[in-house]
Amino acid sequence: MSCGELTTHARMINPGPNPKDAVMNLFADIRLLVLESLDAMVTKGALPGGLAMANVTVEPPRDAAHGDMATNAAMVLAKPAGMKPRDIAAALADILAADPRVISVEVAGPGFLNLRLAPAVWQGVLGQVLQSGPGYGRSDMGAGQKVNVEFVSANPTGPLHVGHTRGAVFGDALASLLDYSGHDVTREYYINDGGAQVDVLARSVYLRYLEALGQEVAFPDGTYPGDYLVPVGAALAKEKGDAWVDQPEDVWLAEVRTYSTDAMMDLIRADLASLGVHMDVFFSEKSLYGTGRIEAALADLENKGLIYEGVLEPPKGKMPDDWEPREQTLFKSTAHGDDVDRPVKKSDGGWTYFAPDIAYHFDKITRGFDALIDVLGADHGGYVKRMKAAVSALSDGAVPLDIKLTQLVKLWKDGQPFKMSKRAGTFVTLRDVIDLVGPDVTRFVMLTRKNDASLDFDFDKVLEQSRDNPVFYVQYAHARVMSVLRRAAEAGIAADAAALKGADLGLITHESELTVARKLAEWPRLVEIAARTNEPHRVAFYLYELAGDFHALWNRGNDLPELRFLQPDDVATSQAKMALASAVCVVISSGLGILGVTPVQEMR
RNA sequence: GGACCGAUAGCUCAGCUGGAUAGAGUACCUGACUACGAAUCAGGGGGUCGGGGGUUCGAAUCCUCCUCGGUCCGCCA
Repeated sequence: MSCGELTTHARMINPGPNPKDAVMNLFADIRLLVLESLDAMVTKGALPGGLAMANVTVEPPRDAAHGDMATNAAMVLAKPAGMKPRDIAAALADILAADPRVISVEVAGPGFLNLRLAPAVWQGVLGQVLQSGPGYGRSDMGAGQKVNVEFVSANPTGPLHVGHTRGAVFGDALASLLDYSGHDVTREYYINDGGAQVDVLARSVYLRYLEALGQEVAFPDGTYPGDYLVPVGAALAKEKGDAWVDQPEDVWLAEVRTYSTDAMMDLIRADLASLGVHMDVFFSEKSLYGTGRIEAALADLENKGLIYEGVLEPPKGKMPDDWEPREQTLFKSTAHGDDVDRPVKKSDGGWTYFAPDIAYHFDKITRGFDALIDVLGADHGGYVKRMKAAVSALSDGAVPLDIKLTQLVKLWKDGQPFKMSKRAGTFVTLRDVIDLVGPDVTRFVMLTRKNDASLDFDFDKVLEQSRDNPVFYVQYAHARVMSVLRRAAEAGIAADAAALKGADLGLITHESELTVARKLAEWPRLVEIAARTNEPHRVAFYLYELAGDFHALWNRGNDLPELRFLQPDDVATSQAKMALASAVCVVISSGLGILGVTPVQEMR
């Protein structure tokens, strides 16, 4: 029986988070204890009533030597209570010390309270992990809030490249994280099939069509010369024969455009699938035109007095060559935090790109989402304020929009930078990356960096098997657990889910073992922080730390045989230790699940 | 000219939305193999958190002004 089987089994019994028994966050429990103790002080008159407790935190101290948990309660309350922090701390310490979970309380520094918890608490954490399986760390924090995560949304003009890959991985992991923390998540892709770039695509495909019929063609500037359009042109030639040869654009453009964008979306869907990304909704920009939906969204803004005819100030400094003052239809985005108002109509009367985007977000709002998240490339940075302004205006401030920008990915191979250029048709594609290193490595590596910092992706380094490579290091820890469980089976020691749930966890007492349990106790809290900040990279870093604690314990078994997971002639102790290993395995599996990475059974 | 994002150990990066003596990895020294393998672990040295000012019990974190990189800037999406 493996951890993988264990979790699969548990998932069958318990298909989702169950808020009733989903407490499981030890830090939240202890914070509750602190708050209750403060109440008791108020009752006794040792503290004035009516104090705001929102800033009282219980956290793991930065330095483990300070204890297991630290609270800032005394310092936060000192000023409003008109008391000295250390006095509050001392009184609070007395009350906390009476709790059976607490074995020592110390006042430290300016008024921190450092708590040490009984081994039984940490043993209890292990029991919770095994009981809850993949449910351990899931929370109802999101309270079923409907969240829309829009990501990738690449123009349907070619295969996805590396920049899109980062957005795809980030968006997908963020969506999983939000799901894991109790949100009702929709993954969505906005297809930009309504603008001029799909006409360019259609003309490019038309050239490939002529080429397939034997003509010599050249690709002028402003067309897409990439090879990926060759089969599209060929398919078109097969279907239509020479019907469109020497015909003007108005004969074939619309049909080729539809045909081509469909073909590109098939390509993009396949690219995403190779990364393990699956969208719930593909939303077509084109569906907004000629249907009154753009007009409806702008009418909503107009009713709020936010649409007017006016002339924008010329940009200061760098002046466009052909600048001339021009009266335009403008959205008063400055009323919602933007720097300048934004045009929604071009001088020829057509919509600017911003108009359908407003309508699209209006549509999301009317679909009833409680929160919106857009994942965009760094080149859309200038777009954030106006979109937030639009959503704020359309929803009367009721629906928050968070825009996460993913910064550039710099590719390295053999010590040389890889360049990409979409125009030249020589960009490095998502498929190139997957073929070289596989989806698991791609995903994990792209999540080991904050989204708003640029990322170096070194093809050689990400495949390296060393501690320097977090993908390997975390997978290795998982594989080691698998190995122990396999060996237990060979030795005839029961290590199935039922046996481990019944193990006597009181046998887990060594400091190295408890360190691992402490790290496991942090998981639910970590998930909440990561979900609150929309930062899935925190999960990747946590897993790396957990793996580190586990490897440390493992290797101490070299010096101290009593720390080895399998104890000959002592089934009970072996099972307790394997319960610990399995708990590590469960959390690694859950964490990797959020990142979209498959845990390995053994290293090759 | 303006907007947004970065800047933390020689190098690559974390840092819990304001907490204690700022942490990992790598590299460099010193040690350790009966399990998934030394592909790992234990220990050591290594810092003006880009710079200046401010806010307060307390700042890498918040506000402000600079410096250097990146992205972008009305009829392209």
